[in-house]
Amino acid sequence: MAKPDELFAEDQGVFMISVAARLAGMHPQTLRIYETKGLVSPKRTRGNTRLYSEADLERLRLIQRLTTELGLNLAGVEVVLRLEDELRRAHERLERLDRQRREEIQNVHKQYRRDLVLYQAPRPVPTRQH
Amino acid sequence: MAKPDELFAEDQGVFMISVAARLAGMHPQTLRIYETKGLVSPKRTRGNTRLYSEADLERLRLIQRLTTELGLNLAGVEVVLRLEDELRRAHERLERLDRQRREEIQNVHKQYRRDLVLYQAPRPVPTRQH
DNA sequence: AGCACGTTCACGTGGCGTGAGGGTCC
DNA sequence: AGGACCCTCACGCCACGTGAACGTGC
Repeated sequence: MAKPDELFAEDQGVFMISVAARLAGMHPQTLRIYETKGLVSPKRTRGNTRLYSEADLERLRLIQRLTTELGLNLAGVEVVLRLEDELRRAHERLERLDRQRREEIQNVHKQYRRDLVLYQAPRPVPTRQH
Repeated sequence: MAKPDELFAEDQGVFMISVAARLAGMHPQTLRIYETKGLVSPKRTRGNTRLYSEADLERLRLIQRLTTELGLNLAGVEVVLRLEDELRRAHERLERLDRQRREEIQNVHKQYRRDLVLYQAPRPVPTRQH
């Protein structure tokens, strides 16, 4: 079966280069090249062995799609990764701004409703318990 | 100086391939390749001569930057152009949403102020001039 | 008639993946 | 002691830019 250290590594959700390469469908040497170009940055053990996390693997699979399916070179991959990150953050900002918009409108409504009650019903205002 | 048809073309803001190539710092043949790959789509004269608009030139200069400065291949250029377009539209949506947000809050304020005036001052409401 | 246009083909270079060789760590 | 890791070097392939050849339109 699999070797003890491989099993151990996979149990941790962390993979050494041979396993990561197999899971990403790549040559181990290719992964080393990607690291020198700054496309992935796996951790290292004390013995200097690369350890690929799940996030690293996800990134590898994305790169795999860009290079083999779409035919990008590494320079293109770098730019695309950056742009996709920007785009993701832009969408997050959209989400946040929309939520903020709704909340602010609600708050304005609440504020005025409180004021309206004061004018409409000039009886003793219920003070909050002290 | 320049040949009559070149001058004519430039006056129109439209350039034949040799002029466009010079302005973009590229080989004319390169521009033809880009067209077959769908990266630029210049108009044609009845005689089938390519005519590059200012927008085409701007696009060419962007491609020039991506390929020579950043080292992308054409597949990468295609993806990057698409992503930059998406990003631009996302920013436009952000602008629009933010403006809408301010407007809506203003409208709520206006609405309540009108109501408050009715409660506060039960004299004839000053109607706006008709 | 000539010049710049059109298309197609061929060559050269460079990027990238793959493998081999040799050293090191469990 | 063996196996997988580390790194560096070398080969091969393919994409792309550039030029040449040849035909066509103004």
